[in-house]
Amino acid sequence: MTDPLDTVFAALADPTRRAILAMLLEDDMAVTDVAEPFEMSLAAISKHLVILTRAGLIAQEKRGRVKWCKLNPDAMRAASVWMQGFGQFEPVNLDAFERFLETELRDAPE
Amino acid sequence: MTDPLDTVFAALADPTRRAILAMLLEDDMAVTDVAEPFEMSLAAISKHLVILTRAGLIAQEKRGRVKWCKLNPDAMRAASVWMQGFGQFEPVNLDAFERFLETELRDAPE
DNA sequence: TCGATCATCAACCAAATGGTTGAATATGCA
DNA sequence: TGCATATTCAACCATTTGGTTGATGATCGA
Repeated sequence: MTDPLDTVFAALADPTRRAILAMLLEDDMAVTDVAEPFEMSLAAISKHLVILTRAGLIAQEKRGRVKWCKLNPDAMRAASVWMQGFGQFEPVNLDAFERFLETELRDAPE
Repeated sequence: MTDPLDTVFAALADPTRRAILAMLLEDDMAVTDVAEPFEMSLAAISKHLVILTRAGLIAQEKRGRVKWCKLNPDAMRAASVWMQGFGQFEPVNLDAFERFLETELRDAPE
């Protein structure tokens, strides 16, 4: 019922959550390790991870005691495309353009 | 002190505000006209416009009684660039994409 | 089996958000 | 001048958000 863009943009609106995403860009991480650099409780980080998961921006997989967090940048695509409607922000990157076409044609073949 | 990305993403997280931006893509509009299609008070829309203004996504200019709202898509640039760090789906040109598809479909119709 | 570790849950709190209504402020027009 | 229109302001309200703490449930390792 609520637009997925709502949850994605809302998830991205918090600096802690954006920092978490940036960390996960480097590598998959356990919840405790995600929390380590922040000056807030583990429970607070756990909540942030729930929000990121619901937005589809990360995936969490439990292996043993440890829950691993993995980035899922594809969830940004819809938001990114929506923004594209308002203008072209970057100099056209032909490599990226070709990758765009590849994924576009793969994901939504008619 | 607070990251501009916070305010931009937060502004974009609300469907009413995204709809307003989409409307302004067509043309500049007066506040009353912006409010017209929505089922909420003018005051509520006025607040949304303040939020969009503070985020830098629109500019408002008063001429006589009427305050005109004008899209400022450049404010999306930072957010757009931030997202680009997570994948190459960003720096593409949708117009170019459409032209590409056009010629592609014209030259090789299946 | 026991203690330590990983992570979430539950209850709570302050502040922010998104809406309302009614009054106030400017401006345009007859 | 006086009324109508355009917009905001002010006060209020319910809900959401982002944080806390303490308890709880799994799971690992000795």
